[in-house]
Amino acid sequence: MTLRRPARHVSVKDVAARAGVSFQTTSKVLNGGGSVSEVTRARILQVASDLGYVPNLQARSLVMQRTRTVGLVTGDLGDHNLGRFIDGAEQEARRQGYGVLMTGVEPEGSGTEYALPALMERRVDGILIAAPQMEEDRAVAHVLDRTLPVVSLHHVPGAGVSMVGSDDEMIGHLATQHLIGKGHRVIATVIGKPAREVTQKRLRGYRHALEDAGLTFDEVLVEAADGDIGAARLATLELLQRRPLITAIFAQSDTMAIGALSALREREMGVPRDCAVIGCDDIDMAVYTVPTLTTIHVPFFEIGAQAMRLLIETVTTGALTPRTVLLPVHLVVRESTQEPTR
Amino acid sequence: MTLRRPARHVSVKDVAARAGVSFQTTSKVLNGGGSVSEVTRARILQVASDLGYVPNLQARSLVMQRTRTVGLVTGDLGDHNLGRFIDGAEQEARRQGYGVLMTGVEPEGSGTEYALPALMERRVDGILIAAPQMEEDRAVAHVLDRTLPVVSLHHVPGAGVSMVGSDDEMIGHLATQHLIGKGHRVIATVIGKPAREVTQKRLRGYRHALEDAGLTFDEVLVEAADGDIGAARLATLELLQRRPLITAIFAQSDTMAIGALSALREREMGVPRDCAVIGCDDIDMAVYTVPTLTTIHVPFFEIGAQAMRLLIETVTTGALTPRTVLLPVHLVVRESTQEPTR
DNA sequence: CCATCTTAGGCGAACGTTCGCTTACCCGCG
DNA sequence: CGCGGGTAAGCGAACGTTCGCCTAAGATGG
Repeated sequence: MTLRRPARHVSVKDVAARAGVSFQTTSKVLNGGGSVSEVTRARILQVASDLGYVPNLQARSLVMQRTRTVGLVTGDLGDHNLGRFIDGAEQEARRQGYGVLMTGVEPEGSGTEYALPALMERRVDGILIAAPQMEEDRAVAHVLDRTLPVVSLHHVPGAGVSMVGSDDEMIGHLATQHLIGKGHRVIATVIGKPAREVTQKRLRGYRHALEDAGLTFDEVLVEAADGDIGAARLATLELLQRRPLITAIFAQSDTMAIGALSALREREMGVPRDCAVIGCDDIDMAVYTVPTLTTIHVPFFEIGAQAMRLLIETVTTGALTPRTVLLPVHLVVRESTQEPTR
Repeated sequence: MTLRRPARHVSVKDVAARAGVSFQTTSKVLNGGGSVSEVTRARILQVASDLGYVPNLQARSLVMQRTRTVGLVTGDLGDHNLGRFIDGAEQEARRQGYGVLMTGVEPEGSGTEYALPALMERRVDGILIAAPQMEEDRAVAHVLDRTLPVVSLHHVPGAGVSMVGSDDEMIGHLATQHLIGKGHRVIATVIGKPAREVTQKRLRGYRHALEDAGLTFDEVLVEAADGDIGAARLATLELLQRRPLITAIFAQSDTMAIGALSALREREMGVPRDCAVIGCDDIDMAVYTVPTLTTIHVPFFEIGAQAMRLLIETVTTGALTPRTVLLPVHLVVRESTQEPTR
């Protein structure tokens, strides 16, 4: 097996030499500027392709002061919603010819100190944040403020950061309203990390829906679960023990809803017969749980695309005041809140 | 709200001017080379931090001919396994001070023509591939061959690409062997896309395990399902109809196993009482299915980290012949192949 | 007291681009 | 025949680094 040679990349100078012109002329041809005769243009293009010329975007960025690359700060990719968001964002970036430089931050929030500098050293034009844990990090806002366009999927403390997401209060409201509409009166809710904005907003939606229907909000019916299946299972068991007469549960994510289903099964309670369950986010799996899961659909893919669109727009227009964009959500009714259909 | 100014980045020259030295001296201080007196070194560092100097890695890369950035070609992030792989890879890259430039390719394989050039233009030092669909793309191998170090999670046609993964034949073997050990004799299998290496290897493992136990391989017991839950459900229904006396199913992924569970439930067959099910990959969800899912654990996170380690090593040593690294897998027994424990 | 060595720091070039100007040429017109 | 105008192409600088080499000193030694 032959040893791999470093094989320097062919540059515009190499092409120029071969074509018998100055490298500046080559540059002109390769990116459309200036006036070049048809014949030399053709020759240069021919040589470029023969030699397999690939422009060096780094050098270009150096002079242009724009990298056409955005940074992406991401949390755990195991999170299905983040995955969809990122897919949408990356696809949109690609469509617009932007590169995406990703850097993760650990669930515990470590890596944050590293993430931003790493991106800034590489001179990204803007930053997209898809990491819930950054919400707690006040330093972030400080580093970012007024220095680079930033768009986030989550609320970020301190101003200057645009946000693209969904109307979380509406989500809580829709879900709860649906349960109320089905005749439920004792509706518990399994929430995520209490410190997070999403959690509080979805909870507020829940509360308002109850109050709108003349029901009273009861703290005892609220239990936190850190977002994962296992914790949600425990939270549900706890709720069931505290208030055996619960007839419906609103879980603040489908993942947690699955945990709730798991707990109910353990208690040998039928869903939806003994207790209805509604989640939100609408993950793929929701169609395959037993029973299938009623949920609020959140368009994460579109949110990602939209966020990237906003970020790039901000970058190119050199824009101004941060914006908040909320995409619409809707209820998807499946078995977990319906009487069995057989 | 104030308008954001372009606010040029501070360069080593700015720092130098402020500190009253030449920019080259500043450069020396900032990255350890040469000899500089303690006092000026301190002064320069002070000024650099005052001014908020952030080195420009692009410029550095230009002269060093290395970007310390690797490209990551990824398929759908909805795939939980890919997510874990990428997490592992990114984390390792970060640990070694490498940036990760990601670009997706669509499930149908479009985007492939774009992905590689986009990475090459940005002069990545190497490429990590985590996109099963690239397997079918012969062009890839051609573009990549001998031009850049490449490591892939999947088999890539044409030589020159290292691979880090797991022993798929072993996976099929372990799974099937486990079912045989439980006394099953009519074992069906739901496989993924037949064209893929993984599929064929896992299938081979299944076949050999049967033959080792003196059972005959029967094509009628094999059904393909494109990898998603819905397709796996249909495939399972088809199998059950063809051979009602099936007592166990080996699904080539946990996702497909969930589809199989769904189908069995429809047919009102108890798992594992009427039919056992085993999957592979060991996704998080496997602990929360009904019943919980026996599976073969595949360490995707470690595979990702290992792949990145190999890639970076290849980059730095300017290395040679492609390698294949397989990480060990193991059986995780849960309810879906055990008699109920109550 | 001069030759040599060491140390601190500067200089110039290079990396691969883009961009604004200048130059050389050809053409037609008065 | 000379001049203006257009077109084709080249030139020089700049972007922010690193790196090898050079030059002043001051210190050391014989």
